[in-house]
Amino acid sequence: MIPKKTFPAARLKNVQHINNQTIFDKVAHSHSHEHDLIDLRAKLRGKDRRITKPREEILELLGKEDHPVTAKFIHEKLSGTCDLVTVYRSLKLLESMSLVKRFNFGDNTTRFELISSTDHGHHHHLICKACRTVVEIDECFDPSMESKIAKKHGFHNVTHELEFFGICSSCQAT
Amino acid sequence: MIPKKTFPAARLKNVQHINNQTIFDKVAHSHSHEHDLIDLRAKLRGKDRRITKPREEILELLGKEDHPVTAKFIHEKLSGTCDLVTVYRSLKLLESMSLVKRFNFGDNTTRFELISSTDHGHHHHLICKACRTVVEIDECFDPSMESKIAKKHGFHNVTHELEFFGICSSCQAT
DNA sequence: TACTTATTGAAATAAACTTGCAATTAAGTG
DNA sequence: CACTTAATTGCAAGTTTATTTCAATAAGTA
Repeated sequence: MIPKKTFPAARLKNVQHINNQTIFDKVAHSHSHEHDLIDLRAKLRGKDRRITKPREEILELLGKEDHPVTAKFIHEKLSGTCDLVTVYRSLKLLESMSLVKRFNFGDNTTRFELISSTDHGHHHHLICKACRTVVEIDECFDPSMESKIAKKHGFHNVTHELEFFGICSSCQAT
Repeated sequence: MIPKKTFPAARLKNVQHINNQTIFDKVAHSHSHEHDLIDLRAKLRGKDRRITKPREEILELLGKEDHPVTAKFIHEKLSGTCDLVTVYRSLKLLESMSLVKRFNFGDNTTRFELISSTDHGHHHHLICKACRTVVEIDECFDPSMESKIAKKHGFHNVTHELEFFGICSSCQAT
């Protein structure tokens, strides 16, 4: 597999004496599609919003995917069912309803993933810089770090985006 | 200030019992521009590459900036000195030489920052989701987490990208 | 069923970034 | 310094990703 993009050779220094970070229990990626649709219906109800075929189909498709996918990918998978514009619009809506989460893996395209009920959408990814293979990561760091940072700089509702990049085993050979 | 983008309401749950992460010493952002230029010359030497005005100017400009900036921003600041295309090309080169690092704050535009000699380019950002103000963050988590993840999934050269998002104090009022 | 209005599709637009190629210019050599 | 060579730039055109406009369609409701 051939690299599409050149990435910065990031280095990790000046990082010292940190201990005991937690490792999550591995969370299986088994989504209840029906549950997501019920969720969709519930969230749309009474908001002057409608349950449409594209929205249901996109949600269903996302439920079957293991990793974040692009709008283009969704459109192709749905082949002809609806327009790409509708995919973009639907994803934006689903995101605003906290049913879908947006990711950026540094290749100038946004990827979307279903927010699973098990981890509430909070997990990270390990991406191969060469072949773009994605692995789900369930480890995270101390959440108190977030609140410390929030407090220190006077920010509210602080969240974080964390992604890991590297070279996967099969790409190491080449 | 008015929000440009809607962000997902990320939530943090299932994150438990993690202790003692380190907080770095605050690193001052004082860049030695001359040092960067020397670095540029050294890295270009004997590589069939040339030291040009645009490359020097971009590097100098980045040395004066406190936060990652877009190619467009650089082009405007350099007003007429060189073409926007050259800015893109130069940034790509500087990135490949590990003089500049690429960031993505979730608004579909790439930002570039000088890799300072003090922290080797490794630090993170806290971005206001409303006004896009950026604060440099010197905290990081246990680097052993990275090696654990690498080992676990058979990846090499694992690095990470970590950014924090929230609402800054002035935007909380609105 | 008919009505109201959210939603969709299609085309146009916008923004970020890349590519091709001729003109320019940095850097080595005589 | 002048000459030569090839890296680099500028400009125009082309891609890709995402958004906007507006008429046509269809979801939810009376």
